[in-house]
Amino acid sequence: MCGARPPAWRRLAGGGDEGWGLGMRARSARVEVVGEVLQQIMAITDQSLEEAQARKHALNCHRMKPALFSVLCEIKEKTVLSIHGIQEEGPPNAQLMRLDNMLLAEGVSRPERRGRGGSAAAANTATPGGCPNDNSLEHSDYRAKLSQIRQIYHSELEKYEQACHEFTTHVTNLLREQSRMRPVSPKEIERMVGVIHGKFNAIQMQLKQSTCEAVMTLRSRFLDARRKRRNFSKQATEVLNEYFYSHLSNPYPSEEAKEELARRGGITVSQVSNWFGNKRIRYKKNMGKFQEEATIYTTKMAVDTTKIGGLGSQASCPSTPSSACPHQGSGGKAGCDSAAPLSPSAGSWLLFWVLLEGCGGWTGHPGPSDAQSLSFQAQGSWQGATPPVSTASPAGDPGGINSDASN
DNA sequence: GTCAATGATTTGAC
DNA sequence: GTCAAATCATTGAC
Repeated sequence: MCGARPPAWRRLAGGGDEGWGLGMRARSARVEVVGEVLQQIMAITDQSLEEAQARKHALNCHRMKPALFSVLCEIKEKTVLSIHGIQEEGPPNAQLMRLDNMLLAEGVSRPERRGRGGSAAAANTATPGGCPNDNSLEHSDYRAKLSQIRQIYHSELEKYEQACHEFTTHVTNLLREQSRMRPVSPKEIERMVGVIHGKFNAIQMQLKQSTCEAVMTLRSRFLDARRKRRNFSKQATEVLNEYFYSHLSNPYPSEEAKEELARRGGITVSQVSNWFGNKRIRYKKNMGKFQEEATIYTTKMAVDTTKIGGLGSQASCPSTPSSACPHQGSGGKAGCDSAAPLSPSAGSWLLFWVLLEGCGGWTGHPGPSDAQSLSFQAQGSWQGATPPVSTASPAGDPGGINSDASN
């Protein structure tokens, strides 16, 4: 009536162009044939390989095969259309990208390098204080554990990739083989490979997630260890204090000075910076408390001075340590006493003024006495002043660690 | 256990 | 980037 071709399954079952009205006898004979073919297909899995191959060959040569194939094609077409939408791949996984970036940043994704690798460099920036040997132990421990994590990660990753490759090859071959029996387009194979890769990627993501967690745990443990404070050695404290009190007018060591102090104290430059930051703020907050310490160090330095020749050796700049020194500019960079890190003259003059107790302070102004004479400098010079000398040594200060010539 | 000292970290200004 | 200031966290003396 409508003239449309009946569906393939109906044609196969006897409902061809000649109509659905054939005799029951002919129809039932064809149904039997179809049933037989289907039975043979279903029975393939129960057979031995040789037997199955033979059966398969027989099926391929079967006269009904083209018709059956066309039925399968039609069903497949409908099925694929209905499931096509849900198998579309989403956008690149943001979480996976984050994990990749993190693993790269932590040096896990990269192949391991000998010597001071990325993790070592990272660890190197945070050196616990006071005990270099312990530091290196902690660092090597950290590096060893990170290396372990890296090895496990790469080994597992390799396994997954290999398994993925093997499985993909297997499924591709299988689908190609099946394409002789059922409609399997290259695009379908491609999509199936994509699905397999997607599944393995999910597994890989789990692996990456676990690795990230392991690194984070290790890192936090390392950072916790770093936060454990150790007091500096006596030598380090002395070196720092000597510099501080001999440069009290301008306690901002240059980079070179910091490096030298770090070297002499057996600590890091960062620790020197921390120490000076703490010292400045604490000194300023409680100058009275530090007066005794200041006296001790200035006395010590004065003694050292006399040992190496006394005040006379410093006569090249007979000035007060601070602005009274004619050589000292406002930045305190050019002038006398530029060569010695812990200048004898600085110590001497500091002692001199401490002993004088408030004879006007280092700036020459009438000022407070005692501890306040020291604090004056802090209030007058440190605050609001240019953080003076930490960046570059002046041309007049080529040799020493001290770029602060104000002392 | 308490507490002062002190090294390290964080925050915000420059 | 450095710095001051506040704060955290640990050490060590008591």
